[in-house]
Amino acid sequence: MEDVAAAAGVSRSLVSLVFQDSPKVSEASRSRVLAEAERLGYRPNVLARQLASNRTRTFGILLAALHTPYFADVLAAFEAAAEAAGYRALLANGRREGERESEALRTFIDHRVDGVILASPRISDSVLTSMSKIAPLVCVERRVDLPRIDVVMHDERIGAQLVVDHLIDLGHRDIVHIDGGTGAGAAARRDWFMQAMRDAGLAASMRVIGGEFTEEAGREAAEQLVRGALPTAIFCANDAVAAGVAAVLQREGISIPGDVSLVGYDDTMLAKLDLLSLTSVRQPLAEMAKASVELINRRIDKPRRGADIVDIAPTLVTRRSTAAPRS
Amino acid sequence: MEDVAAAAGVSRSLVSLVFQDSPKVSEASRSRVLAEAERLGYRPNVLARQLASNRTRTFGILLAALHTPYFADVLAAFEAAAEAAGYRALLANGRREGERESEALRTFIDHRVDGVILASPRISDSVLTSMSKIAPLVCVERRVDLPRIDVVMHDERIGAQLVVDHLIDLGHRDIVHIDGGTGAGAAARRDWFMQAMRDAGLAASMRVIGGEFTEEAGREAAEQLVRGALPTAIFCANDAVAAGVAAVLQREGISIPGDVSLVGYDDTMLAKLDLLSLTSVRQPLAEMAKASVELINRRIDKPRRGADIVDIAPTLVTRRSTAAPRS
DNA sequence: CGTGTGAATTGGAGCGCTCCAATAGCATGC
DNA sequence: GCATGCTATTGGAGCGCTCCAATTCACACG
Repeated sequence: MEDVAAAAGVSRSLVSLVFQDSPKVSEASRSRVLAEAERLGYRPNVLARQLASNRTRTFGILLAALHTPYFADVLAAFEAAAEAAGYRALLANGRREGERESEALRTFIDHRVDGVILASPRISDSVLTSMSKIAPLVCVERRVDLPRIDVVMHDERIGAQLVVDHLIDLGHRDIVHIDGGTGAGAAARRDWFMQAMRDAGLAASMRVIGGEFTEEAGREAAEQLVRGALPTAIFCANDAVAAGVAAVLQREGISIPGDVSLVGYDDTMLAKLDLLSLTSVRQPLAEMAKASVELINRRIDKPRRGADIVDIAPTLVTRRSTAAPRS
Repeated sequence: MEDVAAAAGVSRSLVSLVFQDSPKVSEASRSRVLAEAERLGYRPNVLARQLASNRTRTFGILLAALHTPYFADVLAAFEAAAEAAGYRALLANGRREGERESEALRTFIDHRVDGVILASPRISDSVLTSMSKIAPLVCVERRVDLPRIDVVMHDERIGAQLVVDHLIDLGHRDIVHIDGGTGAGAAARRDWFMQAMRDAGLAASMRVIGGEFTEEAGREAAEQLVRGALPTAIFCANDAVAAGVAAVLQREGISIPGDVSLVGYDDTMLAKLDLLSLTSVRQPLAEMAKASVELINRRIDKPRRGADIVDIAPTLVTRRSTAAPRS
């Protein structure tokens, strides 16, 4: 920086201003500095800049897991949104353990990130509260109710309603839900499913099977269904569960959607597979990511504002796995 | 830091040493400092530390894409290896464009990362060369031949050989390969397939169909095969291609593996799906990641050493998609 | 009791930038 | 001609640490 300043015949401060895109630099100085910097191969040291300015323009993105299609989509969406807003992403993988997540959160804060995005975190409220005093935190897909922590959710009620409406429109009455057990959002998904069924006057024929957010769980539930009374439609807690169900049905010679309609959730890569072509509820991840970044920006400006909670409406993507019930 | 030093009755330097885990701090001072730090809630500022020490303990991980199952696995493996070696991961998504990748590489260097891991990069050799003078670079799954750039590959020859041997053992002779077109590693995969077939005396019956690393390409190739002479086994450039093939075969009522055996590549989540249960070549990503980190560490110690190229042997994971040919 | 030794500790310069208050330069208006 | 109000520039302190050389300390030795 010193060298560039000398070469351009200006002060170090001016060079700094040029690289900050400051409007109060004259056109002449700007181009001269830029030219010399280019010539000397100078690039500002981001670290020094961050230290001096106390701003890193970096987000921490904490994922509950990394290896599932859903979180891959989440990561892609949030990384893109951060970048669009001029931020870098520091990544951490919680590996489904609250303990690891807390540690990752600490590390983010040690790195002085400007904000942290927590995707379906399991961290305890007390850790969240104490961290929220240090850096803006946004929880995605977990409805925490804490003073200064903003929340971005997709609307589970709408999701369940879309599924039930779609299936009823097709003529289904006998619908089973395989739930996500203790997974994030599973309870709400199940409850809203039941509510929607009741509202449709189908309380009698609705069934729920306990599961988990895994293919394995889908297989187990399907085996149970195959041995008992097969419904005409199955609404799965997520796409992985649906994939498990599909595998068992295929093995049993039960056609989708000929014999049973199948619905997933999250609209991941799995649902898009031609092999499955799964009707699925799509979380608007891009919008959720954008909203999260905005919330962080807002909280950087005004750290003491009340917690916001943003609900974004999902949509239903219909594919070949749903059709009219067997006669 | 000042405060901790004062509270513990020592100098700032000593506090620094304690937080560097220096062995030359007496047990007494260490515990006193640690206790005071804890009490005051002090944690070292990573940024300042990085600036002063000129070491960030951070890797940049540049992925050619983010949304495919393969790269999700790659990311998970490399992030884990970096962490195991005490590094943080800075992530960038190349989105399949060389231009974006160069930019991301620049950004990594601006952040003074200790090394960069490039997964299947498309960056030009000239950019690679100039960057390699600034930070250690490791190319994964791209065989560059440049002075100071280490390379980690899985051995394509072994991969193709495993597949061909497996299929021949099962009794197949009429084997088609759907290739990955211009994708990373596609040419080698195809060539070694042809070589293995020739070595097995099957030069006459071997066929190759041009494709791409996508489900779509798999579908197109399968449609072509279905309309013409169906082989007894299909070796796909990767799992996504195999998924496309499987979809078409299923639609046509062609059984896997009853009528046609199917083999994928990369052993991604897709291959593990019960619905597909795809025999697939597994790249030993964990080992590749470990090797990459070691190479970077070695190059940090000795920047001017010659380029290493590490080949790691893949394995074949057999699942239900392969069996003896139809009679 | 002075001295040598190794371990523990310290002071201070420096990492490469930002940011503030101060200054310079220059047209404007009366 | 001089105060006024700009905009464009500058010097220097400071961000929170590390690292080196220098110093202190404790203890054993002849």
